Amino acid sequence: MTSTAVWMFVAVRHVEDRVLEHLWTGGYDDLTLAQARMAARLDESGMRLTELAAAAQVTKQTAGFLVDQLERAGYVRREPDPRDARARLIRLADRGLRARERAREIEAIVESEWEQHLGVERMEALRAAVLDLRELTDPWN
Amino acid sequence: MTSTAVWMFVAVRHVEDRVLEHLWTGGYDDLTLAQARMAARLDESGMRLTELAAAAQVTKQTAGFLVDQLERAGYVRREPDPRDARARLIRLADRGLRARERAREIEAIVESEWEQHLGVERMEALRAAVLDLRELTDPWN
DNA sequence: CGATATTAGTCAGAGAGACTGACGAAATGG
DNA sequence: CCATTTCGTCAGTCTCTCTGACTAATATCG
Repeated sequence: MTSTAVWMFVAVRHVEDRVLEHLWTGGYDDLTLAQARMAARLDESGMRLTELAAAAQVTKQTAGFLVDQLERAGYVRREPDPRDARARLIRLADRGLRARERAREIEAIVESEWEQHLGVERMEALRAAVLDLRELTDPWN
Repeated sequence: MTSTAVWMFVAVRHVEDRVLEHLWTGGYDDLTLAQARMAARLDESGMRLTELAAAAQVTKQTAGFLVDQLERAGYVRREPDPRDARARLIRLADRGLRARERAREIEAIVESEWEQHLGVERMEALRAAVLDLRELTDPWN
C-alpha cells in the first residue's frame, strides 16, 4: 500500500462517522457501527440471515448476534419464511425505516459535499465506477 | 442507504480479503486485519503513535495495542524521536517492508482486474477521484 | 524564570464484535 | 426413503476498541 483501496477506506470511514453521528443526534443513539452496517445491507423485501451474513461479509453467527440486537431495539423484525420452515425473513421494522430515512439525509449531504469538491461529472463517474465494481467485489450482488 | 459509500465499503472489504489471503499464504500468517490496516497507514519516514492513531482513525490506546503486536512480530520497530523525549517514531522493520512489498503485489493485481473491468480511463478517474476526496475525508491528510 | 496548560504515551478495565466448532431441524435430491 | 445439504442457534474464545486516569515531557506566557 498505499493503494486506491486505502483512500476508499478512509472515505468510507468518514461517511460512517457522519452517518452514525447524525443517527445518534436524531434519537437513534443505541445503534452501533456494526449494527448499522448490517442494517445498511438489508433489502426491502426481507432477507434470510444467511443471505444477510453473506452480503455483509460476516459469519452467520455474527449476523445473528447483530440481528438479535437490532430486533430487541426495534429496528428489524423476523417473520416466518413461507418457503422454508427453518428460515425466517428479516425486515426493517418502523423504527428501522425511520432510521434509514435519517441516514439517507446525511448521506445525501455528504455526497453533495463530494460533488461540490469533484464537480458533478467526476462525482457521477465515481458513483458509476464503484457501482460497476460490485460485479467483482460484492459476494452478494 | 444504499449510498455510494456502501459499495465503496464492499470494494474495500474485497481488497482487504485478497491482501490478507496473499500475505497469509506468503508466510505472513500472523498478521491480523487490524494490524494490517495500521501498517498500511505507516509512512516511510516514521510516525508517532498519536499521528498513526489519527491517520488510522482509532484511539491512541488502540494504536498502541496494535503497534505492540506488530513490534513483537517484527513488522515495525520504535525508535526514539530526537525532537521529543516523550515520543517515539514507529517505522517499518525489515519484515514489515517485505510484507508491504507482498501486499503491493496483490494490490496491483486487483487494480488491474478493476482496470480490465472498467477500462483504463474510468479506472484512472476512480483513482483520481478517491484521492481527491482525501481533502474532505482524511483526518490525517 | 516559573506556574500552568498541553501533548505523548501507558496502564487498567470493560464491552462489543468476530471467529471456529458442533449441533438439531428442515429441505433437497438421488 | 436415506444421505446430504442448508438454516439457524448454542457455546466458547479471542481480538479489537473504547473510556478514564495517570506520568512524563514539552510549550506557553505573565
